[in-house]
Amino acid sequence: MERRGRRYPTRDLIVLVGRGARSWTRLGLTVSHHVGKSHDRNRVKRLIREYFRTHKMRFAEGFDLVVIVKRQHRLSGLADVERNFEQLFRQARELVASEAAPS
RNA sequence: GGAGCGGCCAAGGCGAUCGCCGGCGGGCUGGAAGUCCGCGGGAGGAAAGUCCGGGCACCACAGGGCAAGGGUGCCGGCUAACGGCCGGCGGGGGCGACCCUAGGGAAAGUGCCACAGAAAUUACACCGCCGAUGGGCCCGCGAGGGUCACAGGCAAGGUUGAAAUGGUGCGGUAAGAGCGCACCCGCGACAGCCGGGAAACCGGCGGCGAGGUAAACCCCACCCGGUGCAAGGCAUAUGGGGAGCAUAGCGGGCGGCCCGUCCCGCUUCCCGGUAGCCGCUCGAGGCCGUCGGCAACGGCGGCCCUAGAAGAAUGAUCGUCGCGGGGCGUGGCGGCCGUCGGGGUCGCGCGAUCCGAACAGAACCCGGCUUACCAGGCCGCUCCGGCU
RNA sequence: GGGCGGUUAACUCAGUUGGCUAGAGUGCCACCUUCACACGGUGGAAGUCACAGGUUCAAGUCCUGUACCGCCCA
Repeated sequence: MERRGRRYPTRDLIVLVGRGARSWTRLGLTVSHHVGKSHDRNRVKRLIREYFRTHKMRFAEGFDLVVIVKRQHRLSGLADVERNFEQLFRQARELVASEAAPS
């Protein structure tokens, strides 16, 4: 993914997007120790997973994602994660599921 | 009422919806995997740092001793053990409650003590004091006197420094000195003794006057084999190449044993591969009661089972109740000021509203230490002020 | 999860039995040199010795704790 994926930077994240071999969407997370102590890293990963879980239908099928959290991030709640993904969807139009596609 | 000291507790509760990770039971399936349904469980006091001590595992040695290296260091106790804890002693701080304390040995030896200073340790004499004794010179008939400061004596006073053979007074002397005496200070080697205590140690008598540094080397006493769950075991693949040693022994299977027979070479390098299962959670385990002990802790009895992941599970949203704080409203209650009365102000209560709620996430498991930590609650105690 | 190192000037590093005002090179500033620049020469500034305690008369150095950076192990 790091070699072949397309990079989309947002306010707090860097998202690598690539065509996956599966028919469903897969999520990978990279949260380095620069983000914070393990308590804070777990918190950030949970928030991103929670957003992914509740908004699966928005992603077009068959993509793999790797989400990298930047060193200086300001993610304190779900709303912050959502703002970053909105930014991602504006940049990566192919990733957005069409309105008619079944979720 | 204010300021402060010590100890303990707790780490928001309940509900709904959508999700996550194990366990048990059942359905689908020939079975397994998978999936679905039901039941029940799911982070901390520090889970952290990895600073100590153990359990456990493998390797080495198989009884112990010695050496090297490392650690600990007042005394007694607790403990599986400890560098931890409890009680006591000495020293330091605080008016006090109380707190801090690596606190053995410096006359066993070695090293070091910069600068300054005369001198930094079985030290020393720069300025200084004396010159009794010996010497030179002068006076005197002589006894003797004066003078010089050469030999020599002294360490009181001055100067330096973090530190200079203790301080004050009197005696003493040529000048002086614990040289002698009195009082004070200090010490525990020479020299001990008496009383108290289990001991560290404390008190007294006698004696003595030795600088500091051992978180410098060291001495003494005691302790320590190494590596760590990425330990280690099982399974899966008879991968390939080269070199050395060697055809013996060892190991494993069959066999009661000898004999016999079958299987496996060992070490090193390279390539490929990147992890399935066990270890993995019942343990020096928690909670309650009781007894022993000042306490740490221990004995006995009863009850309970309480996370086991592997890119790594506890989250999100909403409702409601509760906690703390700010200003606001409201005599509902109380105190104070003031009045004919209205009132003002402080505290408590009530109401709505706003803000806040920390440090932080198990990774084989325990016992400690250290570090991080918002706002709280409870108990005991000290000092100061006021009232009775 | 476990083991082991490091932190000194803006940068790279010295700093040994603890001792006087902590040094070197590069860089920086000023002056000289040149018509001017570079090179060269002379002079200068620059440091909470990562932080906090302790031992000592005295700590960059010894001891303890904390923070940060890095290396190794299947």
